[in-house]
Order: sequence, then C-alpha cells, then structure tokens
Amino acid sequence: MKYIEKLRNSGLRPTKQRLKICEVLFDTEKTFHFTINDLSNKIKKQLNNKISLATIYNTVHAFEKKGYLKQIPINSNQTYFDTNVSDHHHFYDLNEQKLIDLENSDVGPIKILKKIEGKKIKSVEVLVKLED
Amino acid sequence: MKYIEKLRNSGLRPTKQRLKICEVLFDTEKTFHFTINDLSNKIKKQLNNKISLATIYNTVHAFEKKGYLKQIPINSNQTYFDTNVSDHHHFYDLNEQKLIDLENSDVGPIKILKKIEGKKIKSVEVLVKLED
DNA sequence: CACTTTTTTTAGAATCATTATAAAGTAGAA
DNA sequence: TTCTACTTTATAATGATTCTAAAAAAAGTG
Ligand SMILES: [Mn+2]
Ligand SMILES: [Mn+2]
Ligand SMILES: [Zn+2]
Ligand SMILES: [Zn+2]
Repeated sequence: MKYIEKLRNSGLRPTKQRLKICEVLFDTEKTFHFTINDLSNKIKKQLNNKISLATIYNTVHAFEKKGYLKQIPINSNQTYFDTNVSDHHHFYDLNEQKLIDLENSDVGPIKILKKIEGKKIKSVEVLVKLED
Repeated sequence: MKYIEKLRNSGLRPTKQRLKICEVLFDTEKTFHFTINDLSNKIKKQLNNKISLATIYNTVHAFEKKGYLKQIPINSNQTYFDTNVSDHHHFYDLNEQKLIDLENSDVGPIKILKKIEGKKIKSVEVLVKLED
C-alpha cells in the first residue's frame, strides 16, 4: 500500500483507519478543501461504515502537524483544511461559501516592508473575498 | 453624546448599553483587535457591572454589518474583530497569539491575475504568520 | 505461538463559543 | 401618560471540537 511509507515517516502506524483517510485525502487527481464533517461523510459513503470522529480529528491534526495538510484561515464555524500544501492563496466566494485556489503565480509577488524584531515570517497568505 | 448620531444613522436606537459599547470600541486613540470575550471583560471592568453577552454579540454584529467593525479571518476558536476598518493587513504572531496591523503601505501592491466569471473582488486580505 | 505491553480506536461525555428564546424593561411617538 | 415596537437579559439550545476511559488492535518477548 502506497501510504504506509508516508505514515511511517510521520511516526504514525499504518492502521486500517489511517490508510483509509490517506486514500480519501491523497489518492486524488486534484487537491481539495474540506472540513472534518466533509471528510467524515466522504469516508462513510465509501466504506458503508464510519470512522469515529475522534480518530478523524486526531489523524487530520497529525497530518497538519507533519505538513501533509494545511489549515486555511477563514471566518467560519468549521475549520477548513487543504490537501494542497504548496505555497498558494485563495478566493473565497461569499455567496456560494466556496474556496477556490489561487496559485502563487496568479498573485503578483508580495512585498512585506515592515519587520518585527526577533520574529521571522513563516507564511504569507492572501484571501480574496468574492461577491456577485 | 457623540455616538448617538452614529447609532441613529445605522438604524440602531442609542441605548445605554450601545453607547457604552461605542465608547469602549471607538473612543480610543488607537484602533485595536478584540474578541467578544475581551470586549465583555473590558466593559465589566469599566462599569463594575456587565452588559449581557447576547447584547454584546448583537451589537457587534450590527456594527460589523454597518461597516463600523471588521472580522479578521484567522484560525482561532474565537472570532477576532478589528476597530480599524480601513483597508489593511495583519501579522499574526504564532508564539504570542497576537495580531499586529500591517498598513496597506507596508505591503506592496497586490495583483490578482485570475478572474472568476461573474464575480467581483470585495476585499483582499493578507495574513503574515510570524514565529520566533 | 501464547502472553504482556503499548498504541489506537471508539462511543459518549465535556467544553465552550455562538445563537436562539421568551419574558421583562425601555425608548420614542402620540 | 399611554401604547407599541424595540431592546436587554438570563437562560437554554446548538454545534464544532476536545477529552475520557474502556475495548480493540498492534507490537514486543521468549
Ligand atoms: Mn488544529
Ligand atoms: Mn458574524
Ligand atoms: Zn487551497
Ligand atoms: Zn487590524
């Protein structure tokens, strides 16, 4: 199975549940954005059986810590995650409440002119809100 | 009282509670970032008496809708608001969990090269995460 | 293989920010 | 003052996330 290595490298044992989560998250043509609830439903439909929410939360957070997933900063009652961990930005369609990727090349280079003593920049994320 | 007009213009009656909230939010030298809980505590300390959470939520949301406050998109369990409603961006210090303003002039101009049919850009917000 | 130890999964409970409810209070109009 | 609509409030409900502790699975040992 192709995700055993990925899990082992992250210090996670390749359990049945984690492998299924990997498959749903990473065995896709395109990357995508999701909430925990989205992910849980997708798994339930594919397995005709569920993986407990606690396991999904734990695994997603482990992947996030390892850099296999990113959280997207957005104002929502649910947390949005992204399987696209490359350096990129987002449109947020306020009417449809949907996230759309903006590749780094879709946004001109961003210059941050202010410096904070003793701190370094970890990431620069742009959120472009859209309306009709 | 200087906020009566502001409230009336927004279709909000100038009640004792709303005037106090205005005073805490807008009668300051500098703009600031806050959560509902921050605001509630500040009021409690100043009045030696509280304004109910429901009223604070309702009023803050009314001000947000009128454009007197902005929400800041950030991953936190609490919603962050900003009394600075000008077009600007933020540093987020991951260690201190603190927001710092980045004036528009602190960030070079941002070019969004991708267009979405039938949608127009409402805002462009940059979040720069900082670490030690 | 047994048997023990460690890790993982799970259902359900707890937490906590936010929203809803509905009764009591208040502002503004007449 | 009186009437009515709006507002505040305490409290309950909601819902995402986190915690807990017991059962299940995996790993280690000889
Ligand atoms: Mn998290
Ligand atoms: Mn809101
Ligand atoms: Zn994305
Ligand atoms: Zn700000």
